[in-house]
Amino acid sequence: MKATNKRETILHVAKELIAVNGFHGTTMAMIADKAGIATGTIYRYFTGKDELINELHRELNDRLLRSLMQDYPLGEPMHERFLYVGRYFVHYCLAAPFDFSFLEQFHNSPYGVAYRRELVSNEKTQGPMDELLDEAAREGIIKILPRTVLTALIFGPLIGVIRDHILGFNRLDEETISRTAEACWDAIRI
Amino acid sequence: MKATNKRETILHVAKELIAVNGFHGTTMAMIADKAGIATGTIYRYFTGKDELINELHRELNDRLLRSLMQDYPLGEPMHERFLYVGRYFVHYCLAAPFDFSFLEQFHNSPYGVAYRRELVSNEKTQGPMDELLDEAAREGIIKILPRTVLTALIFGPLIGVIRDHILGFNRLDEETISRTAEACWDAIRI
Amino acid sequence: MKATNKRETILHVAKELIAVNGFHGTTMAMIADKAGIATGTIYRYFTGKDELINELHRELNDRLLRSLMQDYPLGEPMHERFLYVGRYFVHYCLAAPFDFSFLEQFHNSPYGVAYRRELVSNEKTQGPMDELLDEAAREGIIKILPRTVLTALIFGPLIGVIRDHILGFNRLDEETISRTAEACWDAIRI
Amino acid sequence: MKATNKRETILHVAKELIAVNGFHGTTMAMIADKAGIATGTIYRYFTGKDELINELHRELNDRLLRSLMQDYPLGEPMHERFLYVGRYFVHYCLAAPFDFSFLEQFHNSPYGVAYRRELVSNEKTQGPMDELLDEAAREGIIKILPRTVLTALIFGPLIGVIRDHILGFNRLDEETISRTAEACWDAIRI
DNA sequence: TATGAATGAGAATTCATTCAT
DNA sequence: GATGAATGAATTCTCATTCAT
Repeated sequence: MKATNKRETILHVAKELIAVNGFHGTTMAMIADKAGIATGTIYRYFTGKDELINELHRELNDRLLRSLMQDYPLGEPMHERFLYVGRYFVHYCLAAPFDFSFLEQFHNSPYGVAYRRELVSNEKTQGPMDELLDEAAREGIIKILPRTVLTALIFGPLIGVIRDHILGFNRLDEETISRTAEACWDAIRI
Repeated sequence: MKATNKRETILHVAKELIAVNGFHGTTMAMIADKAGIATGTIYRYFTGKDELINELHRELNDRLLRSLMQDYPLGEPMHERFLYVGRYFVHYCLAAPFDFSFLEQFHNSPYGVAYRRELVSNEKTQGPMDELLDEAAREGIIKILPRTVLTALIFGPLIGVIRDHILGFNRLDEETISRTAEACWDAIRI
Repeated sequence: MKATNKRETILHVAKELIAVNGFHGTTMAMIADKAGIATGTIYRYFTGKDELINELHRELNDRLLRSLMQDYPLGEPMHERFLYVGRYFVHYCLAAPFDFSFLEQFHNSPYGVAYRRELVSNEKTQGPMDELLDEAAREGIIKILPRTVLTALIFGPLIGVIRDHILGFNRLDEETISRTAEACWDAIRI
Repeated sequence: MKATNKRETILHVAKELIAVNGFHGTTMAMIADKAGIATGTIYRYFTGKDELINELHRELNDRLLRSLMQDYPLGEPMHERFLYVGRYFVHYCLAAPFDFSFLEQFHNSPYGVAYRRELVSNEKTQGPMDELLDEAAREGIIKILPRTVLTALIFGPLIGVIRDHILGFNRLDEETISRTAEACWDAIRI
């Protein structure tokens, strides 16, 4: 790998190691080893393990959101767009299981809590699904529930089935993915 | 606390400490300290940290399931029973936030994955909701989806809103809890 | 060495190592090694290297001051008492060269500066010489100079000759010690 | 600063950094940074950190001694010349506190000990004060004491009051400086 | 000459576990 | 049974020095 990619290499191997071994099960030495560099080199790119993890989260999160926006079917009816986002989210995660596992661990950790607190205090929106829910709420076609509840009704199940698939507890085929997304819609629609 | 309760005391303080500080943030010394015993004593009741954690999970899980069964309204219509279980689960977790936080961490960790693998290979049922879903499936009043998906559609959202409540991202009142449980039913019913 | 002496042993070997190799040249591993214990054991007695060093200073400083007071000739004329303190200080340091080297390094380091700042803000007195100077100043038999200057006129030379002796740059015999102490008196007396 | 001065720049910033942060608190990276060059460049001018420090000492020491000689009042009576050197030394250090702090640290370190050993084995003289003491000793107007003791009686106090001034423990005005130098004379004169 | 990315040995500190009392 | 001092492997991070460009 080229010298300019060293930062990318570090992030890449860190993601895979953390996805498999967790934050605490992944040492800086393991990352350096797998990246084929010296431990000290990591510290030229990141001030420490925490920054490396936060940076990795930022990049993976951005990539996921950007990818969701990519072919978002703007003109379509809302129901279609909802299903698109739901299905796309699942497909993306299945195609990038390390990304998913890292992101899930991040959110279920003090890092993720801190991140969410920051998001809330900055009133940041969280990608296309948030805007879609705004629109649906205005149109009165979904239940009147707190935003956090609506989000839980959608992503709770999606994340659950993805994790189960990655861990081998189920097998997600196209049909099942579609019907799961549809079920999430049923949960929130009036 | 009586000497015979030493084991209970250890489990109790371990739960609270882990709920707050996580597995890695909780040392055996912290547990011993808070339990008012010596570190070595813990090893008379558990072979090590791992067993302590697994044992704690088993107890909290059992207690939760037993509690769910306690006043389960056997004679009621299925829809009623579903709402009962959903709401009861939320109430239980809100009343025992340490139990919830511990259990959530457990499930989002290698411990939890190993536990689920064991469950699957033993074809164990998972409490009243599982039986309820069996029945509903037989009656054909819920969607035809893999059991893992159905479970995700129910507990994914419930766990999500409980966590958000405990972290202070929302405020669950009676009304919101009921409507969330209802929405989960909408997700799975035909 | 007995178990109860472990703390003393650590302080003892730390003193000798630091006297010879300096603060930075002395690692926790070296201390543990020489003390015949594991590195982790040091942390049962001190929270870290800093506390170990500060504690060591406190003990050596106290011991020196207590020793100076021990046979302090209270009834004698001031000139006699001055000479006694000066000579005793030199003898003590020559007999305990590790103590001296440690204390000197401590005072010539950020630790020592912090310590002196604290002393100043607490208006603490620094042993018998300080009280002797108070008395001499009241009686008007020494020069009117700031206390820090008077102290420098006495201990500057004494510390200098002790260091030179320990490093082998001179040989302090009884005669020379007496005459040096006398010279310090000449420096401050009217 | 001109390219040819790169060596001077390195020495200059190293002095300031070491004066403030100490030898161990000053990294090669800090020096390079403040000098506006790359770390590797330092090694084109010095073989390593040790040589840089020794070289810096040599230059600062020479500069101080040369400065002391500059306006040395050759024709004046010895007492006048003594006071001149004492006061000039203090003034110089107060005007160049970074130089003083560096030199003091150097002397209180293994570097300084090695340097002094070399001086002794080469029987080098140490500037105008040494020659003045030679002369005074020949004339029999100062006490008969080893040269190291005489030096300690003079520079011990002077260095002490300068350090205290720089650290903020006292305030040296013209009057106090003169009286301190005079007191040093009282210490050594017959 | 100059650069600065890369190195890797080495430092302080932590903590699950053991075992003599 | 209970204690808690002792262990030492493991971890994160630092920094003087090197060397390809």
